[in-house]
Amino acid sequence: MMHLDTLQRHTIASPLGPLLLAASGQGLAGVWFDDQQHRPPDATVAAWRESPQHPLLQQAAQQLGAYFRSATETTPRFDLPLDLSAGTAFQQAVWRALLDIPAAETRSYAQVAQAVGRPAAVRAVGAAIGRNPLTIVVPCHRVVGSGGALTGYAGGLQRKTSLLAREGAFIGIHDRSTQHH
Amino acid sequence: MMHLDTLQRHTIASPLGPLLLAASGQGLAGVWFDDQQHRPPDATVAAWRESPQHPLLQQAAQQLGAYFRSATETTPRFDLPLDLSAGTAFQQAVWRALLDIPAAETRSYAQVAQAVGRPAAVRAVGAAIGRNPLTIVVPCHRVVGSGGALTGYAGGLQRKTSLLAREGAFIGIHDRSTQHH
DNA sequence: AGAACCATGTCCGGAAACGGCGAGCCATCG
DNA sequence: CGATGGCTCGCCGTTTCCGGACATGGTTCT
Repeated sequence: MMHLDTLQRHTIASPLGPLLLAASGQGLAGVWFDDQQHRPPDATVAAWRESPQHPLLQQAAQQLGAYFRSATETTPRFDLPLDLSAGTAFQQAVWRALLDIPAAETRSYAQVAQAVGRPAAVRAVGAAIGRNPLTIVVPCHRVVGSGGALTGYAGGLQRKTSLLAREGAFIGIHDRSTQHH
Repeated sequence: MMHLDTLQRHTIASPLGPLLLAASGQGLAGVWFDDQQHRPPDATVAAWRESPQHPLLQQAAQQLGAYFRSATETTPRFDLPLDLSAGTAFQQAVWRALLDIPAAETRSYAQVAQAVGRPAAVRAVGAAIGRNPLTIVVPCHRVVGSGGALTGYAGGLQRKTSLLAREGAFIGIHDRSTQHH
């Protein structure tokens, strides 16, 4: 399934806590909070090489910095090669779909399911999103329940709220009649 | 294969039931529960000489007593001349390997197989261990399945559990996730 | 000699459980 | 009535669990 071996890593600070970055030869392969769910096992991480100078990692760090520094309404887009090969075909499709959600907007799990052509695989989409290896960069925080509820986030709902607020997204009242298009 | 004739015998009591001891001129040759599997046929035993005074048998009785009286974490080691000549070369190699397993620890059948230099003869090791003529003294109860399951014991699994518990060994959960590829 | 026995361990496929959901069905409450 | 909140149930990819099927090698039985 994956070749998460021989990665380069580097940890940076962020307003929401330390972020562990990882890069492969193909692109950025990971961005994790150190206390989030579905993190690679410590043993695995230990085997990677700490490379603060790695160009891709520096670039990522730089863009993440810009993201957090940016004002609402001007959230920058990430521009980096990504390596999503750690996921299954389905997961990769889902993750890629997330990249199309603009800042300050949200989609429901059902909408994402629709976007990947599996309208009924709603829960599966939820599961896949939960495994997103690229926090923030792949904006899984922009997916909420169809009623508007935040429902879940690997890094904790607190962080999800914070990210959405920072982007200026409308965090609706938990009203399920709000938008059935 | 053997000259289990002309042995001296004596039966003693133990917390796990009566134990039949047998000694040859070379050393202690047998320790069996009276209801265990692979016991010497009654006809054979009847031919031996009951010798409560035999020094080696007394010594063995004494050390077994100490074993059962000892507290967890201080299980004493047996110090006696042993006569393993009843077994084949392979069996003797296996039995001798068991003597190297410290109290309160366990090994898998595969590990024992490795120890005797026949990594693939795993089941054969199981068979050999099953024929161990020196219950308790040769600690065959310290060998468990690689998954942690107890799998078997000539004297009954109940006794195996009891012995391991007494020694303070960790009786693991049957968890085979130890090594995922 | 040859076949059958095992106090094993590994691999593999099918079955069941598990979620970052969502729609439908009441029961309750103004 | 209309609106809300709580519950149940179907959805589906993934993961975990479990049982069966081998290969294996020394000993034993025919």
